[in-house]
Amino acid sequence: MAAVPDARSEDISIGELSRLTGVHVETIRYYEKIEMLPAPPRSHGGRRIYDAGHRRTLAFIRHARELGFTLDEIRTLLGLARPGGTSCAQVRDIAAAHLGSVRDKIANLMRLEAILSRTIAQCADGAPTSCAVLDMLETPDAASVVRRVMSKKPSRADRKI
Amino acid sequence: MAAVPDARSEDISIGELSRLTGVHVETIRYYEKIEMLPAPPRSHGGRRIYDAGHRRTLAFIRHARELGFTLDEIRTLLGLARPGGTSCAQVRDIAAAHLGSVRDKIANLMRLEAILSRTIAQCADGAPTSCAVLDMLETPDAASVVRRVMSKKPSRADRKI
DNA sequence: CCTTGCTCCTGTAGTCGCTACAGGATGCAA
DNA sequence: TTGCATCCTGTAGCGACTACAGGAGCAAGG
Repeated sequence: MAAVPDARSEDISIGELSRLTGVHVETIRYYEKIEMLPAPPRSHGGRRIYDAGHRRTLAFIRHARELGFTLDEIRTLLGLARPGGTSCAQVRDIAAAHLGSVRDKIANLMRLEAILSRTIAQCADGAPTSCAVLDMLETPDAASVVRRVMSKKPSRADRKI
Repeated sequence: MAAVPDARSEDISIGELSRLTGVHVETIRYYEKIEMLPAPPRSHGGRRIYDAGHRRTLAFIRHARELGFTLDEIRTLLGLARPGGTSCAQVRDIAAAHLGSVRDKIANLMRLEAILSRTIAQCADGAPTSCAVLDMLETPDAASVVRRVMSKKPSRADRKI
């Protein structure tokens, strides 16, 4: 018996788990409170003792968070990831819905990017009487701003910013 | 007395102001509480009475929010927009910093988009033994996922999604 | 044995920008 | 007068954490 079954070589403290996964200690405790991560057994002194299973789950959560999935989506994904967790199709649906929202966000941000960069470029062109940024914010209707700004020919300064 | 000086034709209730600017009533009151919008005078019965100045300020705030500026940035912009509010350069700096963060977000989201769309496409290709999405989430290191996924040749399914 | 210093514990409150009530008062028309 | 829309204040909730306060556990050095 080189290894007694109960002597688990992979016992991890919360600090080690944090270092191993890159998830803050407070966040790990938060995940336990909202039941994202199962509550681990405790040591004699009341400290949490994690194992390789917890580590895998937390790494999964972290990767999904990095990809922008919500904690609710991840909860569902974790259920589907368990052996016997039904179909790949459901997982794909969640991922596809998320991909859709990522694409929406990109589209919105690119509209903002266009408005901001063109307006700032006008500033750089240096109309001395008024500030192009403030002018844009003061115009009565944002949709008209988009139209007006988008129809303007790009100036030299556009490429610099 | 067709028009007594004090009978201001532009007095607006909070509901009208909401309709005119597209900002929810609760949000207007919230802006007052956090001192984004000056507290207006009140009617005999305690109701808020706004004027064209409030309307302009609130429209400014709304446009800036639509462009993704934080309320703190907008507070600063409002200070700079007031007559004698120093220089256009400061306004441009705030806008440029914001533009930078918008571009960072776009870059991040486009990385996510690439990972998600390629992984989902692998799923659609139909490896029957395991789910490509779950596999990706379970791999130990997200950075390696990015590398692995990005170096994969796009399959036919990539173009469909 | 005692101190030092690190890690850990619980619990609460703060972040951002709202949103959603509860429980009441006001104001106007039929 | 009744009914209804609108308004008021105040508080709590959202998502996903983050930042304390105030204490306890634990190993090493003196």
